[in-house]
Amino acid sequence: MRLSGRLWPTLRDAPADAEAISHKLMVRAGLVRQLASGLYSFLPFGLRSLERIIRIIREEMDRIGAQELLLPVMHPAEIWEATGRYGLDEQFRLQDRGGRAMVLGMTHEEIITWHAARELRSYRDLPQSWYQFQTKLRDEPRPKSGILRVREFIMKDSYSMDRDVAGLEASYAAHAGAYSRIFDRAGLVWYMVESDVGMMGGMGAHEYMAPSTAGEDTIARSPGGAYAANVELAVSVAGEPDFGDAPAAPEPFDTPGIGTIDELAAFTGLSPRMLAKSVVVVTDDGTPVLALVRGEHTLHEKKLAHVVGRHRPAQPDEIREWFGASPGSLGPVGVEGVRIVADPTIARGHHVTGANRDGVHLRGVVLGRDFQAEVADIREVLEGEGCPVSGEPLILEPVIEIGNIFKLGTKYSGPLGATYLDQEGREQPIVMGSYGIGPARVLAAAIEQGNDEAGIVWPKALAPFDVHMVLVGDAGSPQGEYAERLFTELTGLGLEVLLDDRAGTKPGEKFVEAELLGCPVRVTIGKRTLPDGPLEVQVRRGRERRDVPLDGAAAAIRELWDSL
RNA sequence: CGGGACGUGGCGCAGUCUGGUAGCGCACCGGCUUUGGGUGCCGGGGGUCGGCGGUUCGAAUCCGCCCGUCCCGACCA
Repeated sequence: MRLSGRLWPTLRDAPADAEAISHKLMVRAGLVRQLASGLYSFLPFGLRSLERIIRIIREEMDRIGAQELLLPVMHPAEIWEATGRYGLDEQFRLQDRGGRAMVLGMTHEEIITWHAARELRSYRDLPQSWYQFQTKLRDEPRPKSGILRVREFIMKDSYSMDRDVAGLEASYAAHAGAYSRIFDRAGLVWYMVESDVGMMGGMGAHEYMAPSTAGEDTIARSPGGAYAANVELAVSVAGEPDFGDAPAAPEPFDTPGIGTIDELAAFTGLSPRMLAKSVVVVTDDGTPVLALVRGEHTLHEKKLAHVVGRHRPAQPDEIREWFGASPGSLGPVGVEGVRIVADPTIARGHHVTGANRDGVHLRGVVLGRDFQAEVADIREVLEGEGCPVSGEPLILEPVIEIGNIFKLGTKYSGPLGATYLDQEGREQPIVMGSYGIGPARVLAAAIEQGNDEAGIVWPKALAPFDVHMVLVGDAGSPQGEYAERLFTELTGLGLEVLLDDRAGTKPGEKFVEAELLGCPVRVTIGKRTLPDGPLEVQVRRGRERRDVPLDGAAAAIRELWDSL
């Protein structure tokens, strides 16, 4: 492509409200523009990169035998009512002129299953995998970080339909293989981690995560790769303090004015590991719950929700009514009418807890002897705690979720009546899986992972162009004519080339903008180039010069590009 | 939804406290200059100061309401 006359608006300064590096660079490099909160337009060069990742995804989906189709963005509400997902907070809802309730699709499990229910009848029709690239709309409570969390975005979503769980496992594994090839080809650093099934429901799930400080999720992983999981469900081996012998019964002692774990640790001279933290919440049905974790730990709301369901923090007056004391002096001993959930770390040894009398704590409290509790993992993993598989110290790392895979089972096929007849003529529900990738998030993650002070450093596979030619000189000059020839030759060798042939743009500006855009290879043609060469070539990563002789220049550039 | 901040030409900002009719850099247009790292000089065009209402002789500036955008938290298929 010749640049003159094309839309490529670059910015010297990033918009003031851009925070994430990828956000700043995507706007500055003329890839995207914001229309409104969480709504971004892709400009031509941004679209080129988006199409490149989409192409990679499509190739790998086709390779595992998935079939591409395209489903509507707007759906009748009844289908969502059938699965109980109508009315979710993030769902855009509207009415057509006849007053019929419609929704804008947040995802397409319902619609795929609706079609599967009509088209798939026999075990001979299974398995199947269908996928699409389609816009999703979600009324996010808080769009952020440029393109990373938006209200409208394209997703590659695919769905597998199998006869049974064994078939689902095979489809799931096929997708996992495709995803690993996709993210490798995209040039990302990425992890596959165990993830929460969330509201998708089902039998198991993994997420694909690209490490980045701009990420909204955190994973725990062991350095050797033995284990990796979203902290929402990550487990760890917590260190054990030297408890010493527990007293025969809990011993009360005065702790005037002590309200926090830190204060209690300082006051008693004990490690926070010897202390139990009491957190009170109320479930949606009004049941008070006392959650116990060790002093150094933080309660993980999502993990607790798996045990007690949806809940909210208790109010101070509620706490006083149930415990007879204020936060800071609460504990599990002698409490009635309160559901008690303790982290496994509390089940070992003995701990200091509140005595449910202001200003008094108990030492030597033993679970099972002094109080009863449900034991469940409800704490956040701490960096450095032991990997549950290898025992190595766990690493906590912020990540961008770039894809996910879910074993849905019959969660959708059941309510929507997607069944088939097996070999014995019995009706069976189709066993499904669903698999997503956010192409734009892949781009943002690539930029988060590949940038320097000059701008974007694209992975080869995702750059808008393979080669960025900077012409210093007029179109009709010898340099201009040579640039045209080289452009044609490089294109003929299968490279996608941008020729900056703009008149009236200063060389310095062209160089700066080329580095901002970040294509893997830059070639400069100017007075120094002709007639003897060499041809100045810069590799964007590291901004390293790799000049090549004029003779055979195109082939040499192609070779250089291949070697990157 | 809770907390915080911001809104002045395309982008980045000053001016607001202390009211007097809008300014700077970049970008854009014209001329000259320059021609390998956002060139230099000269001359231009472009802004109902987010909106509505109020106070005032007079409002970007003070007051009220609303809208928008971002950040932290909550939430997040």
